[in-house]
Amino acid sequence: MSDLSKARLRLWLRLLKVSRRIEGDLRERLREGHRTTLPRFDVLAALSRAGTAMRMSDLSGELRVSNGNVTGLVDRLEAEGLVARLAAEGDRRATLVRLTAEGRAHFDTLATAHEAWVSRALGGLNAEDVTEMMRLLGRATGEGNERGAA
Amino acid sequence: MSDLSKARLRLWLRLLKVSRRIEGDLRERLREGHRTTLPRFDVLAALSRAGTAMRMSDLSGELRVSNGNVTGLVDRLEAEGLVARLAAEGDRRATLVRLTAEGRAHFDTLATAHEAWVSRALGGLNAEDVTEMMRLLGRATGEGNERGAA
DNA sequence: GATTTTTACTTCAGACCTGAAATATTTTTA
DNA sequence: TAAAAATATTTCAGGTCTGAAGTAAAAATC
Repeated sequence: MSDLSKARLRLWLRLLKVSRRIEGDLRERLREGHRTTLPRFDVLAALSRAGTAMRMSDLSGELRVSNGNVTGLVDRLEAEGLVARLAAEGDRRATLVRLTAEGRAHFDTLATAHEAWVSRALGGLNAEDVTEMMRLLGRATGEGNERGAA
Repeated sequence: MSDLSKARLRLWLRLLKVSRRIEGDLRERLREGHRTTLPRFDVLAALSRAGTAMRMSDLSGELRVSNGNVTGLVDRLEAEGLVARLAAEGDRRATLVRLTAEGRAHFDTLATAHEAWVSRALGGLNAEDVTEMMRLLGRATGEGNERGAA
């Protein structure tokens, strides 16, 4: 294996360590301060970003989790009254999910705190660092790595 | 919220998306090609890196997962014959975990493939990019972000 | 040295997550 | 249009993960 390959592996391990640390921090704050969980928050955030009702499969794609998982998450959020399922016009296979008024209010509270937590977790990066890292992350998995076999 | 705060939040979302994509890719390859899972691989990798037997709590800290989780993972790996538990000299509370010969051979096979997969997933980054990103990640969560309240 | 506190691990309930199989519906194809 | 293929979702088994509670042993304190 090349030196570059080994360097990329070390980078991956560091990336994983950083993201696990931040995820753990967010999870703890959501639990302690708001009696909720990160996956639930992620669903609400996706719905809020979309600004409209989403299909189950759109949620699944956006959050990069399986369909079965979304079913369970939406079940729980629905039981909590934060989201509602509704029929999709013209396609009886699909189900739409939207925020309830309560869900929207709940999310707005969380979102403010969440942004502050994340900003603090990445507090070592100034505006220039952030720009540079966005560029590198975009490049990391962009085009040009499709050739070759598994 | 400041622009910097919002930029950091966008960075976090992109970071998460990239790492989830790579994790999903690795998980699928481990399952399809080697009938195993990423958490199991992670445990073997930690033991291999350490080069010696590790305590359960060391594994837990290294992998950033809970103690209870490590108990279950080691249970399963032990049942597969890939790791073994042994008593810790001089401390009857602790349990050491080590790779078996079979576990080491299994891991060596996986590790080669794993390095290639990761390198390919980060194929858009050259040596200079990797160095720069390592630096930024180190800075992101390093010192200097401990002040202020929750 | 006895009591208290801390440490190491396991167990447990409950949530999360995956991939495969099942169900229902829509679209495509013959 | 009937059959086949594709799509959207749910259900399921099994693994992963957390935090809290429980057990046992070691260390600190009195």
